[in-house]
Amino acid sequence: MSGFFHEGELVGVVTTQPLDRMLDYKAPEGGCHLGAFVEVPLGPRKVLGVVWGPGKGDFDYAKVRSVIRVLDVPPMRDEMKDFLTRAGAYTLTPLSAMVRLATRSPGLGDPPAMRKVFRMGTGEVDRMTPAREKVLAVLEEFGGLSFTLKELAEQAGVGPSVVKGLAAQGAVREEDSPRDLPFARLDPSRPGKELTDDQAAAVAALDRDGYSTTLLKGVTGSGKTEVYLEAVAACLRRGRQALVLLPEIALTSEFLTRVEERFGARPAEWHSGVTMTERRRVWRMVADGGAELVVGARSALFLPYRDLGLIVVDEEHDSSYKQEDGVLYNARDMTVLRASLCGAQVVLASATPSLETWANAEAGKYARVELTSRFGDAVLPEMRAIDMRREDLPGSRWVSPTLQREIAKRIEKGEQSLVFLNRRGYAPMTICRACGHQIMCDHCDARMVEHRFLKRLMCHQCGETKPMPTACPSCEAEDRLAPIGPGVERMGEELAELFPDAKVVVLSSDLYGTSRELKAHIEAIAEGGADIIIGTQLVAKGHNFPHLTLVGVIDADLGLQGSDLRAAEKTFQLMRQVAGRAGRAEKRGVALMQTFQPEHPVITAILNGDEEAFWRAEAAEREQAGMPPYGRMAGVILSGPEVGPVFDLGNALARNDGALKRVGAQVYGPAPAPIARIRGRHRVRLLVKAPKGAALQGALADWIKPVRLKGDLRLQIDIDPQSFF
DNA sequence: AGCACGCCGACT
DNA sequence: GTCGGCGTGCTC
Repeated sequence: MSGFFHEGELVGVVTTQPLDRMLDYKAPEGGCHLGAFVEVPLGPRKVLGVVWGPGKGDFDYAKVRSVIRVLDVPPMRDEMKDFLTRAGAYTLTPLSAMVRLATRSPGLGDPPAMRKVFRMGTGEVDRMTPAREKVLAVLEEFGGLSFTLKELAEQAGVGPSVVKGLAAQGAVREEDSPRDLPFARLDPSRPGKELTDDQAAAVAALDRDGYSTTLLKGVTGSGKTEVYLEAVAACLRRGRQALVLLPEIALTSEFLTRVEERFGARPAEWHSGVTMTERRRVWRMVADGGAELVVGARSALFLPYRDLGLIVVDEEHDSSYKQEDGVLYNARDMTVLRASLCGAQVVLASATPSLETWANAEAGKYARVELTSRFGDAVLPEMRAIDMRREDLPGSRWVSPTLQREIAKRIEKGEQSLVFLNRRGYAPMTICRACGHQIMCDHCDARMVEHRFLKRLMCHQCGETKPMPTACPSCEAEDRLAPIGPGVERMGEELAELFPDAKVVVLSSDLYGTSRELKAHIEAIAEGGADIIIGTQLVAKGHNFPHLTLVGVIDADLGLQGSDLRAAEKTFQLMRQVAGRAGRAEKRGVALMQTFQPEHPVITAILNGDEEAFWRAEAAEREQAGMPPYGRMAGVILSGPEVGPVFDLGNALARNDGALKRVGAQVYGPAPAPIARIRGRHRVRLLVKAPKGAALQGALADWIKPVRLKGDLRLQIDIDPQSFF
């Protein structure tokens, strides 16, 4: 296939508009390359598209219009087109939506932006002033460097008009320079941290080029980051680009610092918190090689890498890798796909891998590298259950006497305790004691959660808040609303009462405006700014607390109940991570789990540290049930403003399941979705279960093809859903 | 996604 | 009679 189209030749363009087919256009003046990013006319509008191949020629030639212009960015590479095509086919997402994912860069259509910079000029100054001298001194000091107006004025401690005055006389030269500058080179030859034998062995095992997937398994504190940074170093030495995916923006700044320590410069950063201009720079620099390493969220997988040689998925089990709105894809699986297409190595790092990854490693599909010893002298914490059936505790209290005694001991020794409860706010529900009314969100089928700190009720589904009422909205009884159940804020209250002289802090994402603020606060706390820390799952993710020697889990049973097959896995991962917070420095930690079912297999597996047994048991159970990864599943979410039509459509789909039967797949439902109403839309869910080898996507496509969505009904397919019920 | 076209209800 | 509701269909 030719890679270039001359002016007037027909090209097939995939636009970012939701049209599920290519449109023919004539190549513009000067022609265009296959893969070129182009602007094309579509009706009265101009839209962005990618030249996907030769035109089909099946459209009335007289009506074919011309490509308006080719954008000034490198064309999309074949491997990227391949990736988008296959990822779209896998997730049943139209190609246009995939192309939109790959063109999510501000100002893609703009010409390369220039900015004015200032450097030393040759002109004479008519009248020297102290301010002018300062500016010239700065330029003198930094030799040939050039500055933006703001930089130069700030550096010299003068106003911008001084610089402009000098420029007018030619004493300072003003010139245009590209705004999107390459990132500073990373130096892989700088010495890394000293590695333990274990880590060195892992680094050696990871030293390979080309496509492969490796599970890098190691408990918290075992030094996974050091190990995969060496894999990054090896990749950079080969002259290829590397990508590190992190599950949470809050973790990036700590990671960036570590990259800087290791390679002497900061990498490119890509996530929702990055400014428009910086995103633009990152996108373009990734495309032309001016960015060697990208650190970011799952969408960084869709950047236009020139030669991607390594993708690290840190905390690969984390559920935030599964996008749950818009295009539904699992970044971990898409990583493996992308890597296999561009010959890159994949490192899936986790202390508690997902069952899918564990099973793939067991089956030999993925290599497995294990880090066993913890870095430094710290050892894994001792883990014990507190049998809540034997604890004497009033109904509205949650810290058992046993846990209280342990916390008291820590305070005496000047050590920190962490109390973990995965529930934000003050109390998960608010009930009227007069009539029993529960306060619900007006737009979702979810309870409003009291946030005493904000003095409001909040829906954790849609984020809607309203002031805390004094009277029951149903029976209007005054002052009869009562908080039911614990949230972290309420735990803070209880612990402050129990330990009036201790410094108690609550760590919850909604208590902080920005991630920067949160991070600064966590650091202060970790350095000893608190005796008792109360936290949600936020604390389970990567933060270091050197003085922490006790972790108390308030409700280890939370998440065990319910019919979600994945609940056990999630509980296991979360508890394991939380326990990993204790004793990361030289002091041995203790983790105590309050539970009403200490004999539950998940709890015993966590306590015994026998994780392989846990995974084997989970795997056996899933295999028995034909559930992923031993069978295939897809969810179908139907939604609309009225329940009736949504259910009608669900029933119609369930009845007409011929296409699914043909591949041995079965439909369950329709049933109200886990959250039956979100933002005023009613949601109904169907589940499709198929044997492992079934051609599920094709069958699903045939199944939904006849559906005509009327009114405001929407249908979304979710391949490999996170929750099964 | 937009935007036009088109076919039915309540107004100047 | 017309203004405008949004259902349906098209965009190379």
